[in-house]
Amino acid sequence: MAAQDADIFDDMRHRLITGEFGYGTKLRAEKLRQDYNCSASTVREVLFRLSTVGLVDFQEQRGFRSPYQSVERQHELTHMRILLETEGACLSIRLGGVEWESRLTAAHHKLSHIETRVRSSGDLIPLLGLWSRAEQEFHETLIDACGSGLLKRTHVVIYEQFRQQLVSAETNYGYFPENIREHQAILDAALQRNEDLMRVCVNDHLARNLTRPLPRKSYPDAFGKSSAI
Amino acid sequence: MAAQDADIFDDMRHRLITGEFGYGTKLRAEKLRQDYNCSASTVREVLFRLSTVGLVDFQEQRGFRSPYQSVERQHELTHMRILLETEGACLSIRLGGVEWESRLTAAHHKLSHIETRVRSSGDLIPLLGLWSRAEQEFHETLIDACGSGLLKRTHVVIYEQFRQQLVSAETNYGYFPENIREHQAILDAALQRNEDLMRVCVNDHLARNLTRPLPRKSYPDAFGKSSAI
DNA sequence: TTTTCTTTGATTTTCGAAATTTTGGGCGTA
DNA sequence: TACGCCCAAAATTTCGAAAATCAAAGAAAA
Repeated sequence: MAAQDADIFDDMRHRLITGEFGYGTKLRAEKLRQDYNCSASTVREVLFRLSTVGLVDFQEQRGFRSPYQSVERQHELTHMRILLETEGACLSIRLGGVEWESRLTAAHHKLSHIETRVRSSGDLIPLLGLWSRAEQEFHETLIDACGSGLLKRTHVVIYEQFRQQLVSAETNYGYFPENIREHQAILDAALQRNEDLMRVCVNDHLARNLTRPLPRKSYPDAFGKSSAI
Repeated sequence: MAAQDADIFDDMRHRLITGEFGYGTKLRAEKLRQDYNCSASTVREVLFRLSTVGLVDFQEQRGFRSPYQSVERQHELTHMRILLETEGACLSIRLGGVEWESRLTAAHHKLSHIETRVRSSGDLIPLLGLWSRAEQEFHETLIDACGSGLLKRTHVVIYEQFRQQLVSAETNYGYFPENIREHQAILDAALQRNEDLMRVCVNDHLARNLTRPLPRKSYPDAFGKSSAI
């Protein structure tokens, strides 16, 4: 029975990302110990490792919780995704070769196929898991040739927290036609190797998750102070 | 005897950041257990938490190590710092008020004071710890008004790993005059609320840690393919 | 000599219980 | 009723040892 710890870790991560636990729910060690038939320390260890990647909140002497959901958090995660994905995608354009292009095209094809099925059936729910993974694959491939493992790891961490925050499939489904168009636009920008266009596309695609706009750029006025805000 | 765990965590973090353990050194649980007079599980837990913030590498079944040093790693950390600090600083310019300006000025003053002392004594070593902390304080204040806790937390994580990688105080000292000038330039850009200038200043300040330039922007040529590389 | 297998010692992982700390309720007092 | 205090239950943290796994050295085979 190898790597029991790793199995529990993966399973817990899946349960957390799919939102099985409510937001802010306390993760009781005893309960999980029974779920996995292991000791309390093992559970504790796994939860620590999950807090490593932001999927679990840890507070000294008061245990572990599934993170709270808030507009702030969603906002910050989106902002970070925009920052990392635009940078990663532009670097990929600079550094990636035909091999990267082909992998991105493949990922888009798979995603596109699922999106078409969803649109024709009119129901996202049964394909939600499939679609979710395909979208993640597409976005990860987008930045895959950026040349920085650190950037990619950081992005995964943010992406999974982002995914965890999305509750209702319905909300998401409302934007499905836009989604399809935007993914296509991103692919096109990549194949055209147009960085400025890429920035715009990624921004447009992600900014939909913002309930209020990101702060606009300010320009110094006569006094050298900000004129915005 | 409250919060023993937290104390061990802080102490270990300090030891790691100051480079007490060599790069890639195995962190033996037994040794640390004796250092802190605690049990193996406590050590294990602390090491897990330190791997949370990238100060320790963890590999299943083969324990914990102080991270290896490599040009790649230094490069990636620098790149990430540039990305996060330029974004954070520009957002602070947009969102921060006079209160932020004054805190940044204060942090700069403290740092500047130490730097002057270093330059007049001609020896960085005795003030290294002090200077190190003052520089961190300055850089953290720079992005402090950015409005995103996530961005700030991510920055700390990157910054500490970056600090851990810097070995020789000598190498650093070679650039001391530049450092002083650059910190001043960053402060000026902040007070002028000039975002474009800020980007340039932060870039110049950090890019010195790169042994080779970051990939330059590519422009689509007639075939829509990259012309750089 | 080189390769592969096996044994042994060291390290990591897991366990269940004891010690510590927090949480929540009940009680008395203002 | 509101407030503070104390106690009991529940949860978290720490412990030391047992179980599982890995790594190095030596023996056997090619």
